[in-house]
Amino acid sequence: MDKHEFYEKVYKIVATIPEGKVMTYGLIGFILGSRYYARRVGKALSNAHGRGLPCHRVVNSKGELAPAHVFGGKGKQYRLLKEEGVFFKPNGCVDLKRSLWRPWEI
DNA sequence: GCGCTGACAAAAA
DNA sequence: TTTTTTGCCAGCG
Repeated sequence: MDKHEFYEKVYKIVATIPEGKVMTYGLIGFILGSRYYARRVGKALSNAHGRGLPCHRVVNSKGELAPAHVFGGKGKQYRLLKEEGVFFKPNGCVDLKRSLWRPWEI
């Protein structure tokens, strides 16, 4: 799989995440072939500025949000997700049990 | 070409 | 439970 192709697939998947749902880096990587692609997914998103992708709907495996500097604001990602109806745990992490999007389980 | 870093994650301790 | 180890690989200096 070419890296460009890989990136495009990442963008495509991210673009399909509905409001109020999130996906994890590892999950996206797994769909594309291996859980070890998780880091490349992160790179793809960091390179995806200006594409209009809902990259705030992608979180790590624990439900933690991306570091603040990525979106250029402390509670930026948190507020966006909250507005969309994503469930949060008291500790500020996404409640993956409720808000993780599993396309194959619909 | 080499070594380090990172929007990661599972397993081990 | 949290921390460490290990695996993977694209970018960058």
